[in-house]
Amino acid sequence: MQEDDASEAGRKWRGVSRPQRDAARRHRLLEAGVELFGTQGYAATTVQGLCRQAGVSSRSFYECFSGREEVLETIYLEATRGIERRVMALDIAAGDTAYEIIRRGVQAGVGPMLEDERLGLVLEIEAVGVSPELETRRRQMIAGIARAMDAMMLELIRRGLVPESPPGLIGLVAVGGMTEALVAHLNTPSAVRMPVPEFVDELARVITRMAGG
Amino acid sequence: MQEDDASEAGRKWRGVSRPQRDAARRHRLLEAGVELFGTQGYAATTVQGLCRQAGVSSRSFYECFSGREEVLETIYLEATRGIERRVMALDIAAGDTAYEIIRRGVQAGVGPMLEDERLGLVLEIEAVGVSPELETRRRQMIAGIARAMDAMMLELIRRGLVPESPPGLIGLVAVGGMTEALVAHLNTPSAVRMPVPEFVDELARVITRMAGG
DNA sequence: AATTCTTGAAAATCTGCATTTCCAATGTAA
DNA sequence: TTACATTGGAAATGCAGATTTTCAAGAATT
Repeated sequence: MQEDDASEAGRKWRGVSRPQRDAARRHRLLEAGVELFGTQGYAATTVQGLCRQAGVSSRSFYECFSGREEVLETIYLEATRGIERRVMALDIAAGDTAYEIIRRGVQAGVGPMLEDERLGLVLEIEAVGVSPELETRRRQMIAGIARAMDAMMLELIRRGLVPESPPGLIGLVAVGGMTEALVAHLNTPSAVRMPVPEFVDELARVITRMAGG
Repeated sequence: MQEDDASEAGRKWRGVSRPQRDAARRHRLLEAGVELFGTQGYAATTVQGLCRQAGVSSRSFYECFSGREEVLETIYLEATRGIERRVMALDIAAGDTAYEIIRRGVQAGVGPMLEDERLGLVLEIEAVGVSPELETRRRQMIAGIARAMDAMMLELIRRGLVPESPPGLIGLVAVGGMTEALVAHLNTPSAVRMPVPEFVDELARVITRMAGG
């Protein structure tokens, strides 16, 4: 019983404080999650596998997460929030064409998953249908992105870059279409894959057409 | 040892022959799969649950299927093959507009899942990321439907119903977009859901626009 | 009626993994 | 150096569900 006084959590261990060590372990576990979920799949990944991959003991694991599922949820949430932020942060410079604007949006949306395909598979395949909770969040996230898309479309209309048209399902169809194309791309042997910039071009082209541009 | 002679499998039981009884059990198990996978989700469904729902003993279960996964695979395969058949069978009557043709295609593609939403959830959510095998089949199926879509687009171009355009990702984006919209639709409380025919109209409209019509 | 199928239900086993405990190694404070 | 904190790894435990086996009752054949 000597933890109540001074130093609190300030004592260092191998140079780093307790919260720093915790954060590092947590980070390694999340990275392990991306690696294993993204290669073996969620179903085939065990807690022990995550621990081995991350170099963390199962005891420490349960100090960070309540279980496998929470690791996946955390990965999903952090990654998609980052993507959402990037999409929201797009500044639609005046003077651009509809295609240019949409292409930047597409790049922001699928870019991170093209750069790290493990992440793409985790977010678009492994995270599907895992639990009602995650499913709810996924649905909210998709709806949010679809709304952002619709907003972008309205902005394009306002600027006269595309003709007026009833709102409807465009945002949703665009999001679903992008992810389907993305997954197909990731599942294509890299030898015969379309180059990434070209892929994004093509995707932007289809969506622009859908918007009426 | 008296099974080698006459009657073979011809002996009746409660009026039906062995193969008929087997088929009936199999059918009940598949129906139970649609019900439970579609309501509780695949992850939450056990073999015993399927047996109880179907009124089949676990012994008989293992005479029909190797396990839970095979039930899901079978449901997926049979349902999607049916849909694929319907899509392929569409006769593109001359004189129709691009929109009318596409609407029939959309109806064929998503109709069955709108009629039975459990089926929609099973095919589009629960079947995702379950196993590498099923994932492969899913991918093939999606690619097949995308190709059929692309073929339809080419046909529309040939008839001058839509302007010429490079092939590319349209089929894939259309398939992904439809399924995303479908899932969003199914997850909308039925009280505030758009009426089905209107939903299909809208979907067909978006896809027609994507095709350049 | 006697005998032999067939079957659903229940019970017994088996298995894999989650979760907890234990332990030895290593680092830190005094 | 001694006492203590922290941690990874191995071992112990517990459990939920899969798979197999057993059982009793109904149904068909003779």
